[in-house]
Amino acid sequence: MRKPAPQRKREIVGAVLDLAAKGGPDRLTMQAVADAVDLTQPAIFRHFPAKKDLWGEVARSIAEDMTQCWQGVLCGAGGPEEKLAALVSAQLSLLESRPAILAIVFSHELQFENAHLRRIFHGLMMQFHGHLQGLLADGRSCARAGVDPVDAAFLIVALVQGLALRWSLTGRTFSLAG
Amino acid sequence: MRKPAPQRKREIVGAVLDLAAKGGPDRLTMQAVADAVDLTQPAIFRHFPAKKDLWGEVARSIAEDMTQCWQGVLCGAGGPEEKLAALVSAQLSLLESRPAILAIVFSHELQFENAHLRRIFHGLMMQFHGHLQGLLADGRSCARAGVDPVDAAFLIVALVQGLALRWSLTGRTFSLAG
DNA sequence: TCACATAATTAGTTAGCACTAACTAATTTG
DNA sequence: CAAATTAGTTAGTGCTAACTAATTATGTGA
Repeated sequence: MRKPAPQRKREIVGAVLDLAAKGGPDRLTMQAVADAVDLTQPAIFRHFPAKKDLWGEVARSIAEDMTQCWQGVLCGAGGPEEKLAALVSAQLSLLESRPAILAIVFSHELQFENAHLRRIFHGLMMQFHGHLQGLLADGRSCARAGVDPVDAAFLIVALVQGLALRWSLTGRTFSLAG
Repeated sequence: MRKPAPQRKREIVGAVLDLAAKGGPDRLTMQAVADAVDLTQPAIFRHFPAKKDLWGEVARSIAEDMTQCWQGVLCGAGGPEEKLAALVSAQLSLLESRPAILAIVFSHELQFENAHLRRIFHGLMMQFHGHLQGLLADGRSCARAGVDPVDAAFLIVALVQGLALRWSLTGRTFSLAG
């Protein structure tokens, strides 16, 4: 069935997110993507001139979701301490609801192949760290304990990521956000 | 040059550890391994009937290194608190000195393809957790703070892994153990 | 020194991958 | 309704991967 290009592009990106979560981003073939959206393989190349462009669009879409998720918390009500807890919790929920994100972070594509992808995700991590740091600096507990907000933020990031890694390694058998 | 099989096998496993750290485990080809040990590609198949067998041997070798590293700390002198710090520090040093380990943990091969590999590494993680938990239970600080040693151990594992992930994502630009 | 075991080679096969060229069918627009 | 645009197809290229069959070289023990 023939569809307008922008809609098709969204469908394809969605299929990639789905497939990346299921079978991993590295063995993801253009054929598999095509099958998922019921097209022939060369049709994908009409919408994305090369595979890396497809990855680029996927990364863009994830970055959008993430920053939106964070903004939702930061713009909400509550003091720094509550926001901090809410931010961490929101991040875990997001990672749990979009398994493709972690699969991509751990992927060969990101870790060794696609520098652009790596830059985007590293940037997202630093943004998350920045939000944490800001909230920690606003709050009182940090100053009271004499802890550097930068260090504390890195600690929290490491905790979140370590937890996420464990979740991934155990085959997502427990609830991340719970 | 013709060499006895056991020695060749060790050489090949060593080459895989080296190449996996450099270029990632997933794009690792039998040809690259063969080049690294100065053999033709089919010669590798004399020593390992299939690629997965090669991965199996690599995992075995890593597991051996790790448990030996832990035993060194646990059998040494010092109270539970000192041993705990030493264990974490030793683990970080090991991960830093053998970058292949993390590369394999994050690999598609492990995460999606090779269940045997995943089981071995998950088992190692649980062993590490067990050691931490034991030391925490022996020590006094935990009981004093009313924290469950199991939970505390999971926290430490997550921290170590999160730190390692960050180290990996940033291209190993800072010192893990430092 | 000669036969045997085995480490290694040469020369393939098969399969799957990203990507392209040429063409066709559907949709929009003047 | 005709012309232009655009979404899609069929067929194919070139490459690279794991793995195999047949053969050759090399070290060793009787």
